[in-house]
Amino acid sequence: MTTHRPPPRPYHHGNLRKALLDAADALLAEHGVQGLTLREVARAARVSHAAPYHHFEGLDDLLAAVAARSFDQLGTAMGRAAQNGDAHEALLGICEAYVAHACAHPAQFRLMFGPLLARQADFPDYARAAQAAFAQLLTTAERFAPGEAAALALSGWSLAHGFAALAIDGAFERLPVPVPAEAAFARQLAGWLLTPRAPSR
Amino acid sequence: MTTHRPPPRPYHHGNLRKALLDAADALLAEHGVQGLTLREVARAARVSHAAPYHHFEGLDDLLAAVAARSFDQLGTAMGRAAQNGDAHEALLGICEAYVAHACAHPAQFRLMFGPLLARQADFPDYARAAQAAFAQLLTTAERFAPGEAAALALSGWSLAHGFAALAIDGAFERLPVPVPAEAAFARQLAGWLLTPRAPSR
DNA sequence: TGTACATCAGTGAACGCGCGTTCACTGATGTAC
DNA sequence: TGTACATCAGTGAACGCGCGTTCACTGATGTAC
Repeated sequence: MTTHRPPPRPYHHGNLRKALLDAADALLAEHGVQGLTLREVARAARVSHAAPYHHFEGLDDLLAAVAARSFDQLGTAMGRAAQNGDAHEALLGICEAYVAHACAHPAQFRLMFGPLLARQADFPDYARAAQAAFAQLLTTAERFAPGEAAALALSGWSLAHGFAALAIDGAFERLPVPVPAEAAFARQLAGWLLTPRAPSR
Repeated sequence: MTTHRPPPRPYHHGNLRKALLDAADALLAEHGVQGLTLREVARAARVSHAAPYHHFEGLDDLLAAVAARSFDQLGTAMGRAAQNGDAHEALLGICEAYVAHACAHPAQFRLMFGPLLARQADFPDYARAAQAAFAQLLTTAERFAPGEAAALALSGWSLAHGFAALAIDGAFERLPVPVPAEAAFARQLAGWLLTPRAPSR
């Protein structure tokens, strides 16, 4: 008798919080950061637009939670890369993973590095996840060049970040020079940073 | 008698197009990209919100015009830097100018490298200005390392762009390592790219 | 030099839209006795 | 095992808002004669 409930109206959904985050991720991939509104997310999760307020304080809180999850994923990918080979190889791998992640999830990348960055104090989980990702890079840089790890980590981060941002935003599309496939090229650039050619002056 | 017109209602404003662009620039600096709406711009130019339609096709057209002007300014600054010293010094100067410009005009920078980049075909002036800026870098890279100018230009651009983007978005604010002043550090990073230390492995 | 008239560049009212958020509500669930 | 009741997690109507865009209009300007 209790079988065959026709449309299971999702009263007490089970885990609406996670469902909302998943829906937001999907929307992000499909419509970009601009298309990510609270009402759209609720709609995608097949729930009334007021329901998310039982799980998030508001739109910003939800966005921060999505971004935190994305940072966790990025940190995980970087951590995986950090364990391959020696410190040199690990650094190359981290840069490659960074760029690969950005290219695979461009909208998430834009959200992670959007206006939320300046409001880390308001969103502790997000701030923690962001810092954990950078820590992967810093730790590996310390293995490679203990004395100047900070500068190395910053330059590697800048290089990977800049390349990723330019690539996903389309800056390379009308260039008079060819730009190779993203991740492989990022590895080449990073290698350049670590074991460079002699200056030709 | 014709002196002392009390409030000069700006019928036939003179150069409303430029006034609108200037107003948009000011708004951008004050309220960021998000705050840049057609109505706000018209308001800041003390003109009805429908007036801009006599000078721009719509919001996107105005935004593209603002971004084009910003790219012109960036290109000019890069061009100035390209003329100082030999090719090595010129490259350092370009990177420094790039980062300095971004830090001085963060909102403009975000607009220039925002969603418009993917729509260059729709906004020829904007596309032209963007490509001219990159050309400064490419030309100078050719002076420095004729055989690999493209790769050098791309890596320098990535480095400067990534550093600038991370800096203005606040990514460095809660870092466990100190980050030096922007432009000087950008120069240091770029120098690293050109005449690097020996690998420590 | 005056005058009729076309054109230009403004105005302001109105349109529909989707948004974030609030609110009183209600159905489902879990717990105390 | 049943029942009363508190709590939780949904609903849907409503709020005000500012937006981009369109429209008929009108005041100012320039030009032909």
